[in-house]
Amino acid sequence: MANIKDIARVAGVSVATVSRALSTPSMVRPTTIERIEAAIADLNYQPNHMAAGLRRQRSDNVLVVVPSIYNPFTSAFVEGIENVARTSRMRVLLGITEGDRDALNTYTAMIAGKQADGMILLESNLPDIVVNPPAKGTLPPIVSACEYPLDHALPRVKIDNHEASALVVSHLAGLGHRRIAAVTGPINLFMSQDRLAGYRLGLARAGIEFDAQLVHEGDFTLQSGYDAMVRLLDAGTAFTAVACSNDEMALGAMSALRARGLSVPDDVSVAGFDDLRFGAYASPPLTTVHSPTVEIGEAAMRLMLDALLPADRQPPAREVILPHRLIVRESTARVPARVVAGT
Amino acid sequence: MANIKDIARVAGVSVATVSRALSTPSMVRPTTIERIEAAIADLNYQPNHMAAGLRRQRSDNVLVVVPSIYNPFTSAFVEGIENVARTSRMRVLLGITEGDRDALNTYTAMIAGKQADGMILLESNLPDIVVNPPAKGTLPPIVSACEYPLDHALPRVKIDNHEASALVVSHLAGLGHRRIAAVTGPINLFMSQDRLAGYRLGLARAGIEFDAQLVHEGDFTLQSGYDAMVRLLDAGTAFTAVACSNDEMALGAMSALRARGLSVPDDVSVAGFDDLRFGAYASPPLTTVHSPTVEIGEAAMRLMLDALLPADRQPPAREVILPHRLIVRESTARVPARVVAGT
DNA sequence: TGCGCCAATGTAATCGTTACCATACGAAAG
DNA sequence: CTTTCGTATGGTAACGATTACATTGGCGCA
Repeated sequence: MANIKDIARVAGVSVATVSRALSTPSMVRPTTIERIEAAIADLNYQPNHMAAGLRRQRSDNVLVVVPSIYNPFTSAFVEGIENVARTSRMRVLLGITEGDRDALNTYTAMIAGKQADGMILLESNLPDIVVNPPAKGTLPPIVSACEYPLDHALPRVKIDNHEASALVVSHLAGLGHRRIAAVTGPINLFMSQDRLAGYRLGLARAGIEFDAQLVHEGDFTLQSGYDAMVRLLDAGTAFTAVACSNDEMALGAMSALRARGLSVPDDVSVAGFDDLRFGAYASPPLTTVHSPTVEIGEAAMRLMLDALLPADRQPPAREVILPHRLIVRESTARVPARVVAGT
Repeated sequence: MANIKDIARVAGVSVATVSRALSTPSMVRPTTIERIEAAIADLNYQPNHMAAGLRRQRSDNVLVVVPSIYNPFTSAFVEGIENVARTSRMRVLLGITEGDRDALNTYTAMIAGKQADGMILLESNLPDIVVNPPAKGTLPPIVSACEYPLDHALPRVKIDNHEASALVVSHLAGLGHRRIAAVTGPINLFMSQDRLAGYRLGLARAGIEFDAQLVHEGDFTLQSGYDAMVRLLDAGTAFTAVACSNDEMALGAMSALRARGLSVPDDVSVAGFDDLRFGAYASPPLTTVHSPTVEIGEAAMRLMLDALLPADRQPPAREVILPHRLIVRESTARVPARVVAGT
């Protein structure tokens, strides 16, 4: 493989000029650039990215850390990140933790090791270095795309989960429902807690008393939504609607209702959260809150680009909150005259 | 950030010994290793990956190129790749093409530029360098996880789309269906052609004549499945079953049938392909062919690791074919006594 | 003519490893 | 007692770019 020296020799200039022709062409005379470009084409030259990176102390990689990519929510998020990375000569390095804290810390170390310039987190945990920042030394560039109870100073992007959940409950209450169940995410996650709190807020606004018996925990998977609904039905407590903390669980819940011979929305109204494509084509199409997942990824990557700017013209760390909106489809309807479910 | 020289100084050894302690500890006396490790912990040392990479001419990155990650099939595939990459000190660099040929060639150039050691393709196109290999010079390590009509020599992994499609049709024919429609993927893709050929093979085996009017083209999205079904119904040709080339389109087709007031499977049987999680929780649960997507990714990454081995003990390029299996759920049933659809 | 300045280019240090080769030393073999 | 060998370690030249600093030549202006 040809290197910059070869190009310099063939073009009859110094390596410095070749480098400048490539990175700051305005400093090089046009005719010289032509000669250099001819040589590059001739020798099929491709700059060695690791050599450049070593010298510039930049890898141009951003590490994206997610629990798993195999799910529509995170993959939409990653797609958004890649969308803007691509237009900024940055590359996405994928890190999957499977929820493992150690893995997260290993990934964080990659920044110190110059494998990545920064890290975007879609994780429920924070790396140790953020939780217990070392006295001396500065934190690596990290953007958080999830919510944390901790009062950390990371730039972050999110939606207003609290209000969004309340909105769903208000919608159901507006349809006359009073017995509204909830299927939450893993309750150790702050995001789950936030959505649950939003559910309670929605109930309070509608003057409905909270009933802990109507709240069941899932883990954001289809199966867990199915299981939660089965538990809900078996518990025998009456309910006419259920607000699920994501679409996957809502789809799972609908599947369980169908298996029990109950109709959505005639017997039970079901609402989700996230607005996955699959929800729109479900039977019946799922009422949900649209979460701009791709845009969240895009915003996160933009925050990362900001954080990577030279310190002197770096904007202050920001929190970006993207708008959500309720999408009413056919899985929610007026409360049935006769309560069938869970009696 | 401390470097290897600092460690050497603090531990009272040479940089060479530090390097050896890290990469080939068997060559270093245990007591020396201890001193070095103490220094590493002391100074919070993290080897600079770009410097090492520059020297070793290895980035330890594998570039995974997909049209889009925002879909369950590719994200499962990528998850599989990451699974084995993680256990081999390799990292996944994500490349999204959005179907753009130029983008694909740009990604290929990253290998020459040492940003990645090799490339795994889940693409319908091949990069120019594979289609027209340069006379001199060797091809970069590329693994293909799709099928190409070209007789290229890339190591590849796939399933037997031909037989798998035939299997679906045989299943439908076994239920008494004779008027079996097909919704295909973009027909310019070889994989789509292969699945269509399998459909024809299945018909032939059942002694059913092929009817071009029953074949409609989609693009693997939910919406395209919906649209294809609408076209099928509007065309007025009678049919009692439809074999879709992937689950997304099958789910879209079911949605369209439902919108027209038709029942699955009472009026029309619907079968998919891929076995997405969502299919199992659809209403009704979708009959499909299980494609071991995560495993395809894992196998692809293993082939990549082989291809990255030093030339002397490198196994010959292989083709891996993973097993598929039919999963019968409730979206397919015996042919109805009276044909309702498309009349 | 002489001075200063700017544009274009060259020289060489530097980034942090790895790996080749050399060396030192003790043990085993002759 | 010398030679040979093996183990542990040290010295240092790459790897291939970027960039601070130096150099050159030409031009405008007093």
